[in-house]
Amino acid sequence: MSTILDVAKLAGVSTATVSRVINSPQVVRVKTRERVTGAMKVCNYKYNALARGFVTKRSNTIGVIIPTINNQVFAESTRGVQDYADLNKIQVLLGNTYYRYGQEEKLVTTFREKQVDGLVITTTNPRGAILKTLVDEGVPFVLLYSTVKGGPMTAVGIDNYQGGYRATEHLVKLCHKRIAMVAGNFSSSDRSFHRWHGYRQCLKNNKIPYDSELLIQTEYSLIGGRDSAKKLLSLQKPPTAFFCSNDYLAIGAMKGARELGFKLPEDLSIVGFDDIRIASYMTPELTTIRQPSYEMGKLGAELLFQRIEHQVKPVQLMLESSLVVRESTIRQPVGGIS
Amino acid sequence: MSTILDVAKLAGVSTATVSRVINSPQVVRVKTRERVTGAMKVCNYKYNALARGFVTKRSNTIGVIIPTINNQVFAESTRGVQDYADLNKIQVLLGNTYYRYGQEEKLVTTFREKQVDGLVITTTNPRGAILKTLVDEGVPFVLLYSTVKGGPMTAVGIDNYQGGYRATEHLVKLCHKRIAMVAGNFSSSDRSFHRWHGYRQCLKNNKIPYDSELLIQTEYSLIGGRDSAKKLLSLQKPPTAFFCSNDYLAIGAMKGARELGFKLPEDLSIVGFDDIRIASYMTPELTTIRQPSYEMGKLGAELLFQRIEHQVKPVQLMLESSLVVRESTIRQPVGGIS
DNA sequence: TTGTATGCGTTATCAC
DNA sequence: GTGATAACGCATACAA
Repeated sequence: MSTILDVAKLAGVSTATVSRVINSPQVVRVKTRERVTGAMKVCNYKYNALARGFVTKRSNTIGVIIPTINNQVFAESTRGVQDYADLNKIQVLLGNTYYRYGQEEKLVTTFREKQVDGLVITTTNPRGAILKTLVDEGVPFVLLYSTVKGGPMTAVGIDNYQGGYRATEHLVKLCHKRIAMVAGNFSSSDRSFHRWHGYRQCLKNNKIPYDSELLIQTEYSLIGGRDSAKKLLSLQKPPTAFFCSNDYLAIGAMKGARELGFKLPEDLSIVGFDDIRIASYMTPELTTIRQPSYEMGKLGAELLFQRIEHQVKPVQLMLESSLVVRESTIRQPVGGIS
Repeated sequence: MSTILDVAKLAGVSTATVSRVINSPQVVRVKTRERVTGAMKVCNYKYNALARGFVTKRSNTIGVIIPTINNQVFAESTRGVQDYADLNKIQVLLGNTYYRYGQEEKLVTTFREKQVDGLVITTTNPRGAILKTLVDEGVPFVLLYSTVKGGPMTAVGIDNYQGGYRATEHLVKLCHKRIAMVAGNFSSSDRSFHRWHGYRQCLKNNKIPYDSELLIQTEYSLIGGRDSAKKLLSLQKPPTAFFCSNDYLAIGAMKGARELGFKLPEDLSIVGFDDIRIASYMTPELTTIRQPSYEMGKLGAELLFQRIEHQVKPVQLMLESSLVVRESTIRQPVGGIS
């Protein structure tokens, strides 16, 4: 592998000049520039970005940490980050935490050792020590799908409480009285917890008694949704509606319900969360709370880059989420099962 | 940011010793080791992996190039690579080509400049100049979802021809005569092309005349599937079955068919390709060709690491794919529409 | 077991 | 416009 030194010798110039034709070609005379580029071709010279980063203290790399690439939602936000990064000639190091805090910590450490210029994190615990350390040590980072308001961290998210509230309200307006919630484990992320708060408050505001039997916490997966649905529907007084804290749970619940002989949406209304692309391709098409994942990633990257370039102060941005009414929710017939 | 020099001074040892406690602690006396680790804490020393990579010529980073993270299949194989890499303390740089060859080239260049130890590529064109250059210049890489047999590249894939054949054969056995294929654009990747070959050969072997009207090439997306289905079903003599070259296309096609008033699976049988997780959660559950994406990624990473460590010779591995019969395909009633 | 010295490929600072 | 050279943080060959 040849270096700028080889090129310099061949072109009969100094390494400084070679470096210049790479980084600011305008400042070098056309004649020399051509000699240098010619020499680069002859040497089959390959630029070493690592060496550059080493001296400039800029790796032009950012780290992206998500629970799992396996969830379309995180794939989308990651794509948003990637696209924005690509535009700015920045590369992305990606890691999955699988909702394990220890793994999150490990990734942060490794990425920092790799001298990333910044981090985009979808955290499992916004109040943990990891982020605090990052703040203290001045490492640029932004949170995605964040629940934090105020404070020293830059973050973008949606109002999960509101999302949960709206989902539930939709069901209430449809005359459902027994509304269950299939939630991702509160310990996995507090997004689920906030959605549950919205759910609960909505019930309260509508004078529907809260029944703790109707809350299930489960792993965020299709299977989790399916199994939870079966449990819920096997209750003495089964619910007539589900609010699932993500679409996978909802889609799993659909299957679970069907396996128990429930007709959808006649016997059970379901609302999901996220509006993953496939939601509108289910039968019945899934009613859900849409959150703009791709945009969130893109915006997060933008905020991070601002934070890296200039020392802007932390902001917390709330993106709009919205209820998308489709076919999986219908009016509860008066005198129905419940 | 403190360096090993700071630590060395504080601990009253040389930088070499500090380096030793980091890389091979056993060789340094317990007493000194403790002094050093103590000093590291005091300094809040952070290891600089970039500097290390710079001298060892090993970045402990690999580049993964996929068409799009947005496709569950590529997300899965990427996850396989990541998991295996993580076990080996290697980080992953990820990039999307969006099926554009130019972007693939750009990513390869950038990743090489970043001094990746190797590349895992799901290519758009196995016969292009990019891979040839990589071979010529001795850059370790492995192909995923590969269609190449023999030659100088290490690759893992499935038999796409066989997959296409089996999918079609299943439909033929179900007495379908007019079988359409909804294919991803042949120009996007030759996987789709190979599947079409299987499809075509199967028709031939079963003495079903090939009708070019029944082939649609489209973008690999839900929308692409939906629109193609509508076109196909609006034909004078519409097909009674679809073979879709991936599951998104199949799921899209389901929706398209329904929008035209077709009942599934009674009026139309559909078989997909990939067996993405959600396939068995569709109604009707999707019959499809399963390919082991996660395993492919994991195996690919393993092969790559072997290639990096020892100079093993190139191999092309074929993983088993299989037909998963579910509900979306049924026997074509004798005297049906076609 | 520990220290000294050198080098990795590039950029940046000063000269010229 | 261009060149000489120090510096970046670490690993390693060699010496002690």
